[in-house]
Amino acid sequence: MTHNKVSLSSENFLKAVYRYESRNKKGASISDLASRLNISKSAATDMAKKLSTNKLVKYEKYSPLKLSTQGKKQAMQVIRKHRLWETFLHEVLDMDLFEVHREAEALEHSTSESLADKLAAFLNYPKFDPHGDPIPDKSGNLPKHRNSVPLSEIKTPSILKIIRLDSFSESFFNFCKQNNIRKGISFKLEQIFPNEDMFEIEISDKKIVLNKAICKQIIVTKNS
Amino acid sequence: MTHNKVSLSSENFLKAVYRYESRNKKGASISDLASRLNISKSAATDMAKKLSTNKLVKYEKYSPLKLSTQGKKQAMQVIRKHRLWETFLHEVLDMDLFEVHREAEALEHSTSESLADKLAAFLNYPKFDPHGDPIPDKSGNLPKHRNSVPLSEIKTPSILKIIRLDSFSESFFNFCKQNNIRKGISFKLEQIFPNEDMFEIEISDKKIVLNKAICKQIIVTKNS
DNA sequence: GTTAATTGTTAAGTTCGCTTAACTTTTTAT
DNA sequence: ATAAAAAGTTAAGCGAACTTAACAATTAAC
Repeated sequence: MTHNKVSLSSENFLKAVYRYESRNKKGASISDLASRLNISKSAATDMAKKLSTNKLVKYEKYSPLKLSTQGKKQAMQVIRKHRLWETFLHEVLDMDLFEVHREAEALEHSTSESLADKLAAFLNYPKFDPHGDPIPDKSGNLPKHRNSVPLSEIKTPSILKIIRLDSFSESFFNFCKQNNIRKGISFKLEQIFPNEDMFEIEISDKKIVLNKAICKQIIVTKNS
Repeated sequence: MTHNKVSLSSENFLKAVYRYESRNKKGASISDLASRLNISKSAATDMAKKLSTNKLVKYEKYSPLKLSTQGKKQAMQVIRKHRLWETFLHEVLDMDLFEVHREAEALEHSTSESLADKLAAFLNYPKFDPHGDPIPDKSGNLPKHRNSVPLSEIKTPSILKIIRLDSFSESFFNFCKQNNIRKGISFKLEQIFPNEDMFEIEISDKKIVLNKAICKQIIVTKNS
């Protein structure tokens, strides 16, 4: 069992590499990582070298980083802990959506595998966190992906269901709360104004015209 | 609001100072702190100086350390988080008593005040953790102390109630589990063998003879 | 009340995770 | 194709939290 204990900085680095690698199969660039983690590019290079000697990432000078098998395992475990905590904080402690991310960001690094398992059991093995992101299981596998897209991508009026609110902005969540825009609820997309980049919806018997910035953060699915 | 964020090492140091100071009004010696925290005496001296310039402890060369008002406040908050997590882990996640300490030791440093408050509310504002230790409230005040002593201190046969199991030994907790020795249960102290330092009890209709080492770890109260 | 043991301090050095500055390689724009 | 911009690397250095080693102050033992 090669479970070398990995530091907080390393865990965050691995998570970030995972994030970029899963969006861009080439891998994660040093600049992306540095700006995401709020560290200098040289610090990112150093960390890449260090994790490379620990066999957690594959690093070659001047080319994008990728996770090794071990590195991916570690990243998935941290993501699992993060999303389990978010679920707990929101569903059990009733914490606001915009707060749970920050809290989970801290807790994820102080959570043993055994605690994560017990938490998962208590929450009844949730498959998605309150933002709608998939929660890896004990062995790091993600649940089947839901067919979800940002509202901004929808081209024709239809009935849609909110899968997830993808934002870290407190004011966005406040706006959603006030208008009953929340995970799980269904609504009708009435009209699209392609030139103005606006979307008219009817939700809880209220019509709202949303701008595109807002719509990008509302992730929906078509089949009720 | 002087809530300067304090590092993990500093938090643990403050907790340790509190521990010694509350047992020994003189304060905490450098050696005690060093051995409790598993660091060298020089590291303890350095930390004492650092926290002294931060006004969290009162430090003078060659004399025992004491907490400042601010330092005590900080220590109580960490202890509060620790004991809330222990309560949660044991009562909600059903984690074994010998495990909860280690897990709480990590979580306590990754817990905001706001999360601690929500956790306390969810647990219905518990006054004592699963070991029986008092949980400070939001403002750092401890609940009224129960009139509890180690079983080893009892001098005459009587009916006693277990308040707390004070140990970090897994085998001790296993022994207790096997014999139904647990927090909240009442039992009869049948006989004391002062020369042999042994105590005979009847618990759940079974007679058990305990040695002093075990009895020191079983904290009881006289009034039912 | 010496002296030996314990306790505490200081100094010098290490590792980790960063920084800034100077430089090199790669990419992009024209 | 080349020059400018962007991205990446290297080197030197810093603060936090440690270490070991040498030494000084306090306490305890006889």
